[in-house]
Order: sequence, then C-alpha cells, then structure tokens
Amino acid sequence: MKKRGRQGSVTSATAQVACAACGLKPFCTASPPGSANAPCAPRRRLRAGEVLYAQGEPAAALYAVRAGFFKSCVSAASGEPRVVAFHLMGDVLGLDALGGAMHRSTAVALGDGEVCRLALTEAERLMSDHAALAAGLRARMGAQLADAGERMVALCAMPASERVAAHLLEVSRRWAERGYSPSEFGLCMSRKDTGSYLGLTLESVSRTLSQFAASGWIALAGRSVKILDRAALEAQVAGE
Amino acid sequence: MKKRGRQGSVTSATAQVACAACGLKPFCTASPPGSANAPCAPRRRLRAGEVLYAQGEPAAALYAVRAGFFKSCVSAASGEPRVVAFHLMGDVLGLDALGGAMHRSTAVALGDGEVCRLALTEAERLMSDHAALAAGLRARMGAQLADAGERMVALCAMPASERVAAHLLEVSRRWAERGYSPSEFGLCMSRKDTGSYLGLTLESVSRTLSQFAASGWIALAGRSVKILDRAALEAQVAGE
DNA sequence: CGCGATCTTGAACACGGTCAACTGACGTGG
DNA sequence: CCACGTCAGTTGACCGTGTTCAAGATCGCG
Repeated sequence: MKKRGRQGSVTSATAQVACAACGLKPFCTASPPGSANAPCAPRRRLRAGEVLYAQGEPAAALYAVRAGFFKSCVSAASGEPRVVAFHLMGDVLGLDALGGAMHRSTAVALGDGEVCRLALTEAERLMSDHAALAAGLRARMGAQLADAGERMVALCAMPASERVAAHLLEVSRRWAERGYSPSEFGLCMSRKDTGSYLGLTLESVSRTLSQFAASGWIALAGRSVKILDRAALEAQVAGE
Repeated sequence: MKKRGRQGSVTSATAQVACAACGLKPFCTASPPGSANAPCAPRRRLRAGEVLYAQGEPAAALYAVRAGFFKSCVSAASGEPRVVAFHLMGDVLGLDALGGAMHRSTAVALGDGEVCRLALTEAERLMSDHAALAAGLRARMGAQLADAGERMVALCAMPASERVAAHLLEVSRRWAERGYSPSEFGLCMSRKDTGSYLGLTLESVSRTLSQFAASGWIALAGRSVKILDRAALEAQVAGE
C-alpha cells in the first residue's frame, strides 16, 4: 500500500505549489501578527486510507490539503457510506462542521497525503480581528454551497454515461487549475468510490469507462486517464 | 392563480410568528444600533410564480422568508431547471451568492409570499462590526452545507418510495418546527416540482403517493396531506 | 359549458442494478 | 520460487424499477 507505480508521478512533487493556491493561506499569513512569513500551522501526514476526522467526532479544526487526495463520506442511517466530495491540494476540509460542534462527514486520505491544521478557536479569533478573513471564508462557503446545488442536479437525474463524462471533465478541470495537464491525469480513486460519488455501482462506472475507451474518447490504464476527444465528452454531458 | 382554496389555511396567517424564528433576526435587531425594536428592513410581497432573484443576476441582498413558500432552482446547461431546495418562512435565501457576485440559483414564490431584504453591503458592514453575527451566519451556512451533503446521499441512491417518504417527513418536520401540525399540512408544491426535487418524474411521485394512500399510510387530497401512519413512513425511509 | 392545467392511471420499454465468473497485480507463506 | 489468497477491475446475462408514451380524470376558471 506504499508504492503506487504509475499514479505516483501525479501525486508526488506537489508540495511546493500547495501554499500558493491554498484555501487557508490568508489565515496562514495573518496568523502570527508579527512574523508574516511564518510557515503554516501544524501539519499532519496521513497514510493511504487513514481518516483525518470522522463523522460525529467533535470538530476542532479546519484542514487544508497540502498534498495527496482525500474524500469526504457521510454514512446515512442503515446504509453504506457515500462519497460526497473529493479534495485536491489547496482545498479546505471541515467547513461543514462550522455550525455545529461535530463533524458531519468523514474525511479519508485516498493516498499518502499531508494537511495543514487550523484550530477552530484560532480561526474564530483571527476572523473577529480581521473582517476580511471572515468574508473570504464566507465566499468559499458560498461557492461550495452553490457547487453542491449544481452537483445535485448533475448527478441525480443524468444517465450513467453523462455522469461519468461530467466527472472526468471535473477532475480534469481541477488538475488543470493546479497547473497539471488537463488531458492526462490520475483519477486517484477506486471505481467503488467513483460509483459512490456518482450514485452508480462500480460495475456501471467500469462499463461506461470501457465504452468511452472503445469509442476512442479516452485512453485508460487503471486509474490514469488520457482524454483524447474532449468535445465528445462535453457533448455527452450536454446529453448528446 | 390567486386563490388556493384548501391550501390557504396553512399558508395564511403566518406573518406574526415569522420574526421569532427568522434566520436574519440577529441582523434585524442589530441593524439600527440605537433603536433595537425597529422592524425588519424593506419587505417585498410576491405573487405566486414571481421570481425573487434569477440565476446569473448580480447578487445584492439576502432574503428571509416572512410568509409563503419558495423554491430554489438551478438550470444546468441544456436541460430543464431542477429544484434544489424548498424554503418556508424563517429560512434565508441567497447564501449561495455570498462568494461570487451573481446568484447561482433562481428563487421563485410557490404561492403569494413576503420576504425581508437585507442588502449585502449592510450585511457585510454589520458583520465586521459584530463578530457574533458573522459567526452565526457561518454556522447557518455550515449547517446548510452539511444538509446538502446528506440530501445528496439520501436522494441520489434511494428507490422512489423511500425518496417520497423522506420528503413527506421532511416537510412535516419543517412545518412542525414552525408550530404547525406535523400530521396534517400542505405540500404547497406541484407534483412536477416535487419530482424535480427528488430526481423523479411527476408520474412516479403521483404513483408513489397514491400507493401510500392505498396502503393507509397517508390520506391525500390534492396538495394537502394527512399522515396516518408515521411509523410506516419512517420504516420506508430506512428501507423497510 | 368547455377549455387548460394538474393530477392520475395504465402498458411497454430501456437503463442500470444484481449476481456471477474471470482476469491481473500484489503480497504472503509454504 | 511458485502456490495461494486478496483485492481491484472487467465483462456478461438476467431482471426489477422507473421512465416514456398515452389516455383519462379532476379541478378551477373564462
């Protein structure tokens, strides 16, 4: 569970860019009011499969992904846990706990990864001092809220092929935002997780991906994907 | 489109309790720093079907529902608009626009209604003065974020009967929270809207409701529902 | 009274889930 | 070193659920 061969090229060597686009950067630089160049707060390394926080746990901090790939799950009463989001470096985890006292989802590392931790007490203190920080976090939450709404639409009432195509393009976009190739990247997640996220079974995901490959839209080798015909995927999302 | 007969009994005579449980109340009472009992900011009455704000419009305010019933829709590229949320009085609309400059959903009145308006500039000003207001709004957004995640799970991968049962119980709970009967209430929305919200066709919704009625779980007359066997519905949600 | 919107009900079909067999990669232990 | 178990992924056949298409029912309103 330590070597990941082909996929390694994508998830390694990522640490140095993380801070530039990090969601918690404003907090980080404002943190010690005197020394502006102090590094980010305590970091934590996680092995593949390790949980960062679990649903129901008291919430004590926000986390920014420095390296690696994470998923957020919620387990409904009586039922398999479902994946509700994936997180790449720069993303902020734990926002859904801001209101209540507990985490309402479980965050798990999909590969070896590292996060920066910002204690909630510290976050609250900083925000009451610097209104701009509070506004920034609100903006991030608002965007996440809007995204969630749009994802509901996208995922709940689209045929399997459109969901998978949409997911491929979303992952592509998010890698591109971070400076990686938009056409050749690693999915970093199992077919099972993908299915859970998209509301499909792993068989349907596998079948659909194979079919895309057979049509020449993509080339796939395990979890690494190469987009050959982006226009076809976009047409698929729009419903042919 | 002005009279709604049977349903009127539920949606009328609601104004007087709205302020007590209103999501914007803290802003409202903090608004004029001197006169604490000043009423809520400008109000706006809407007729059934009227849009409060539309997707893509520049966002200028938050709104609290004073009376009536609203829906939030997002229209995906090339596709019917989909309902992503329903709002009863006390709920806050427009939070998804806090980050960006535009509304990312469309809010429509399902019956005649009234909202209180809080300009974003005013909201920002109040929050930078009163950190507690900012924290309160963050809490509300965090909760909404967590709810969205859980709803994704609930709605995307449950059979039709479970979705409809869950929806009935949710509407019941929300009426009850506001002091109305949890067992006899109005749905206030068309079958089409319900289906859009649940990711089903209106036929499936209608069929499922009829089946619940035939089983004796509920009695239904158009859009008004009487819950006869709550335990059966709850069992349905849990998957029998 | 008849028109339109909303809702109900029925029948046939297709999509995706379930079950099952098979493959290949990886790690362990005989 | 190879046999073995495990785990992720692929592929096939069957079947149930919900969609689609279509007809009819009900209600409000001109």
